[in-house]
Amino acid sequence: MADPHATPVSPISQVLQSIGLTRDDLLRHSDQMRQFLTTEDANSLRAFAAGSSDAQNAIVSMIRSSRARSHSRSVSRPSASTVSQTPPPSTPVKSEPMEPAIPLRHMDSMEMILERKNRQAKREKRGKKEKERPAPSPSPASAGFSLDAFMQSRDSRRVPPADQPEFSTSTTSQETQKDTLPTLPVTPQHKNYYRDYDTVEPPSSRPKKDTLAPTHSPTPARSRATSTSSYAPPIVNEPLDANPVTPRRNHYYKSPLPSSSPPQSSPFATPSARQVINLVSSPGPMGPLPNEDEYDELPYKLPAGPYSTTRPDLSYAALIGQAILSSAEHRLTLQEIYDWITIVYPYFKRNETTWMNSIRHVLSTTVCFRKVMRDRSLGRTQWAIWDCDLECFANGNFRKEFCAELREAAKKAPPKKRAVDDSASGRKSKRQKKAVLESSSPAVPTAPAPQVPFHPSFGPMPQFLPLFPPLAPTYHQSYYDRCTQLPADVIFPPLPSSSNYVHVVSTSESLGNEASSVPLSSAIKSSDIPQTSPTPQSSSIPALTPNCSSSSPQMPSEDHSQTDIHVKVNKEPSPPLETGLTLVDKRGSDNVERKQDVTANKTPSKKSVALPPMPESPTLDRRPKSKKPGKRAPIPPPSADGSYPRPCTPPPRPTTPRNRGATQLSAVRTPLSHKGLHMSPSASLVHYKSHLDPPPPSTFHQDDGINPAVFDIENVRTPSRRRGHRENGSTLFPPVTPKKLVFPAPSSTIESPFRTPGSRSIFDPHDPSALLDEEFATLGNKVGQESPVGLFGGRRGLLYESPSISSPGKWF
DNA sequence: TCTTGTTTACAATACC
DNA sequence: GGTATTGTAAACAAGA
Repeated sequence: MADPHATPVSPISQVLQSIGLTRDDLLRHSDQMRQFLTTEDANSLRAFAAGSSDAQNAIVSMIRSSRARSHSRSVSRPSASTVSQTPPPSTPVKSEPMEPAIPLRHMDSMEMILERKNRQAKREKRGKKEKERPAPSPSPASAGFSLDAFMQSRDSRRVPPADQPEFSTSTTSQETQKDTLPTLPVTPQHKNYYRDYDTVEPPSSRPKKDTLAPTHSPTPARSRATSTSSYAPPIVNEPLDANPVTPRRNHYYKSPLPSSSPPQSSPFATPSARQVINLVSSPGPMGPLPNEDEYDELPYKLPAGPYSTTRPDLSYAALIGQAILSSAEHRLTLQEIYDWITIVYPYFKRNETTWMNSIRHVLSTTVCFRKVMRDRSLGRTQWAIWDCDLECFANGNFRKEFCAELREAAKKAPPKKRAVDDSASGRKSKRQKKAVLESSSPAVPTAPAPQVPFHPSFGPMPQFLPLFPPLAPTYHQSYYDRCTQLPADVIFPPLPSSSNYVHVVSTSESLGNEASSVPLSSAIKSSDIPQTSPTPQSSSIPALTPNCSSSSPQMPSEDHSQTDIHVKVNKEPSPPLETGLTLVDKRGSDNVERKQDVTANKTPSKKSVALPPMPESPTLDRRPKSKKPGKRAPIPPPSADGSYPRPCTPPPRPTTPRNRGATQLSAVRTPLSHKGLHMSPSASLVHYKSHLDPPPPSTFHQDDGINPAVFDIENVRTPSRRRGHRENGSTLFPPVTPKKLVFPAPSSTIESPFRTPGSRSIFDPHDPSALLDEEFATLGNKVGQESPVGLFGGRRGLLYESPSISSPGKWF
């Protein structure tokens, strides 16, 4: 123990020695740096840096050494705190600064180092603050805001140039200008492009602003890049522009919003707290970007490379897609999306309302972005991209043509004009074109260079979609997740011949009337249908319906949509599951599979199914009405935590094409509009109201009394979540762990690979078979217990027709 | 009051 | 010119 050098101990001293510096020197440098930070005078820093290359080297080496040893953040932390805050000279502060170690990225300049230091310090402080402060857990947002807002308000007024200068200096480029501007004259108008103003931003209140300044919020990464056009190469950190301006420092309030995603402790999450340093001046909720280390913590991954401050050529949808796909689970909260965008594309600043509004607008209107409701306690709703829609976001771009729904629709419906082609050659916005031209470089395609790294999907997209190995892995995948991640096929394996039918029959009893009505149809009802099948009408629904009910079909539908994509992949994963099952068929034709599985049913495969009859139903448009009703039917809340897997299966949503592009309708979320629509309007409306507005699930429960989960199933694709939360209202129900159901589950042990053999008792919400069974059962009840086949074959009509007739509620 | 989400409307642009 | 896409602005509602 006794290391003689305990004090100096660390390699630092060694380094210093090697360098020829003394600790005093180091301290001095540190002080200088601090001053710099405090002052944020880039110039000084540079001067400093220039002057003391030695110091830098030393620091760097230190860092490296430290890193090499271990990440030991903790170790340095203590010191770090000091640093940030004008550290007491007493402690050799230094050490800490570096410790963060430079990430893989090159920290070329001292600035980078400093930033890191600050970050660390912030973190520490953050932690402290959190502890000290109420730190409202879950819904940080509000908290964050308040604080931020407060600070900002202050800052904004004060904000003096000080901040700006700081940043500005760092930024150098455009950003600086912008940033500075804000304070200027600008009126706070949010409107048009005042991004600059952001800093000031007042009105809106967004917190932002904070002062990161002190710390120079330089977001690490972002700062670097300025490259306008594309996102520069991944890592390059160029100090250059680096100047890093932290692109948004001002904006950094950013994450005041942490609120959104509760689960993660994303740095952002507690942003406000974070910057302890300047609390006084500015709490700076935002906090600098997390270090690489921190990145892990974030719900999303940030692309490496410098971030261009220029406006990306990508559409908002593409940006959103990148953001969402950068998350392991492919879902982020609005806040997180904002954060991601502001970080990766500094061009977008937190304070601005324009782009944020656009983001929201796109989320709401774009089908591919599915809303996932979560328990409030967990946080706000998340926006997800389903596997089936990954193609849409290939290469970081957004091509609606590839939306599962659209594709399906396209299949059924005559290809519209541009539909498919477009994607590739299709129209591009000017920006895109420019981008393309300009940068053959990665701009567009790779544009989101960042993405590339994280998005597995991007690369090979299609195939992998279902798997998502890349991202997900990091996160904990709960059982549920895994299941969900599995290809739709797997998840919803073709009905095991054995189980379903039998089940159906048997279950019918339990189901009872209502159940029948409710469950299936209901399940399908608003939420499901719409959600599940994007193009419900078009393909998905029909397909589904054929089987029995929309619900069941949905599953398939999902497949459908994804079929193309997933198919290949699925096979791999699925095998185990399906052993018995014949997933294969599905792929080939989901429909078919079902048929087979269903065995008896020859129900037309979905495709054939197209059964449009029903879905087509007219109501597509109704959306408008829905307005309130249900806004979008959010997808059932996954386990908010993430347990919720991305629904691979694209629920067939009725893409009711509003007027505009189909793309806009978001299937999932806006159930009302989209969903219900297809079915008979009246019915749908009713149904929605009943379901959406009120707790829909309730009906279900009662119906069978069986599993809530089952009900969810109805919803289609993702089996479970809904039940949980809704029923309980709050409970997210952890889909993950299979519940033991009370009810009898007769026989289908074999059915789902997931479930423990032989025991149906264990309820596996994810178990497709179970779901299907439920549905069938329900159908059976309705139908009269006809064999599934009967349902399909004969029933088809019934199904479709019945909805309205038999029970409006059901369908919608 | 703020955030989030939805919806509508309009304008600009691109494609056919 | 019509249609589609995208972006923007705004109104509104719901929830915290």
